[in-house]
Amino acid sequence: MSRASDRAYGAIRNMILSGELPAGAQLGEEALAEMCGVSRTPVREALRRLEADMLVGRTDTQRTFVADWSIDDVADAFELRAMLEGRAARRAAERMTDSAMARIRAANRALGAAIQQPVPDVSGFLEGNREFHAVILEVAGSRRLAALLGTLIEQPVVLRTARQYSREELRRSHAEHEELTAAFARRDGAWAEAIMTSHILRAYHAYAEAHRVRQGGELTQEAAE
Amino acid sequence: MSRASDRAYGAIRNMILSGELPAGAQLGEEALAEMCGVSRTPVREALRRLEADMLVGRTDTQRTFVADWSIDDVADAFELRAMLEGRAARRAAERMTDSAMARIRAANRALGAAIQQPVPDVSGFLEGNREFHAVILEVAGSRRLAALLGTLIEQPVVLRTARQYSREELRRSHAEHEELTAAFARRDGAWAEAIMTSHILRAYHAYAEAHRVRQGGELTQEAAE
DNA sequence: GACATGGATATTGTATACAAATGCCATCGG
DNA sequence: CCGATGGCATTTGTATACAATATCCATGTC
Repeated sequence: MSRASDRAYGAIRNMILSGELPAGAQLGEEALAEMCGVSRTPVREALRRLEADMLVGRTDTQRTFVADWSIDDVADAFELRAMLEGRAARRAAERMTDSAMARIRAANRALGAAIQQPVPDVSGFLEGNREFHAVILEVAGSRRLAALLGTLIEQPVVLRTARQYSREELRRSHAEHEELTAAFARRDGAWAEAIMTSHILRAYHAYAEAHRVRQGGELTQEAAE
Repeated sequence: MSRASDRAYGAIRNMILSGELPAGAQLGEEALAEMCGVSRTPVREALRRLEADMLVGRTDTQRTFVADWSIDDVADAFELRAMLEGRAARRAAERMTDSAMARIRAANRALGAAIQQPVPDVSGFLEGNREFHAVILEVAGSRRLAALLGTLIEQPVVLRTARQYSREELRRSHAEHEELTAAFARRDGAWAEAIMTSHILRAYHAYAEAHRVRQGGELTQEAAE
C-alpha cells in the first residue's frame, strides 16, 4: 500500500464503503487527488480499478460517479456469489488437503469463539469468516474463480450484512461452516457445493429482510454501525 | 475507438491474440507506446485493462508480460464459462421476449447459412454465434453476469477453437443452437441451462482433443489459420 | 416564456519530464 | 570458479502542463 495509486484506491474505496461518498456522487479526479494527497495520475488508475470492481460507474461522456445499487443489483450479486462460491466449495472438497482442513477448522473455531463473547465480537467474526472462505478459495485452485469472486465479496452490501446479524444468525452461520467442514472432511464435493450455495443465499435473504423492514425500497448508503 | 487508450488497448490485444506478441513476452510500456503511436499514459491504461482481462500478467515487481495459458488454465476458463453461460441461458429462458426470440432465430439462421456454403464461411459463423450468445446475455438481464463473461469469451484459446472446427462440428454447434432455441421458445430454464452447459463443454473438449493430438502438452501461440 | 445558441468554465485525455525502483553486468574478494 | 557488491542502464511510478471535450449558464430570438 505504499504506491500512491494504491493509497488512492484504498482511500476512495473506503470513502465509498463508509458512505462518505454517497451513491450517485460525482467523482472529480482533481477533487479526489486533493483528498488523497496525490496527483491525478494515480487517482485515474484507482478509478479504473474501482470501475472494474463495479463500485463506480461512468456516464456516456466519461464522467465518474459512485455506483448506486438497486435491489435487483444486490440480488444479482448475491446469486452470482452463491453460484461461484458453491463451485469453489465443490472444487475445494475434491482437492482438500490435511493442512487446509486444519486451517479451515482453526478459522471456524476462532469465529465460534468470537460470537460467544458476552458482546459478540463482530470484527472477530468477520476475520474468521474471511479466513474460512479464503482458504476454500485457495484450495479450489482456480485463479479465475478467485478473480471473479474478488469483485463480489467485499461490496458495500456484503460488508454490512454481518453487522446486522443477530446472535442467532451468527450462530447459524457458524453451524453452517461446521457442516461445510464435515463435507470437506469427507471430500464430498456435491454436499459442499449445496451447503455453500445455501449459506450465501441465506445471508442474502437475511440482508434483504432486514432492509425490506427498515426502508422497504431503495437502498441507501447509511453508515454500518 | 478514437481515444488513444482505446486504440492502444485494441492494438495490444490484437498483437497478443494473433501471437505477434508471444506468451511470456515482456511488455515494456515505452516500446508499446511507440508501436501504437501514443504516449505511455494511454498504454498504461490499456495494460491495466488487459490485466483485468487476464491477457497479461505482472511480476512481483510490476513488470508486465503476456500471460501464458497452461492446459489447466484453459480448462478452468471453459468450465467457468460453461457455468456462467448456463446460468445466463436459464435466466434468459425465464425472461424471454418475442422480439428476442426473433433475433435469436435470425442469428442462428445466418449461422446455418454460413456453414452450408461450399467452403464454410467461418467468419459468418463466428458473427452469428456471437450475436446468438449476445442476445441471450442481454435477455438474461444481469449486468454482473455480462461483465464476468466478458472476460471469458474472447480469450485466445476460445477464438481459435471455431477455426479448428470441422464441418461436422460446425453443424453440431448449429444443431445445439436449434435445441437451445426450442428451450427458449418453451421458456424452460432448466433445459436451456443444461444444453448451454453441454454446448460450451463440448467446445472445450473439441479444442482439447485437437491440441492433444497436435502437440500433446504445452499450448503455444501459433497462428490461427 | 420556451428554446436554441454561444462562449466561459469545469473536467477529462494525453504527452512529457522527472523521480524512484528494479534488473543487469562487471568487478572484486574469497 | 563462485558468489557478493556496487553502480549503470532500463523500466515503472508520479506530477504537471497542455489539449480536447463536455457542461452550464447567460443571452438572444421566436
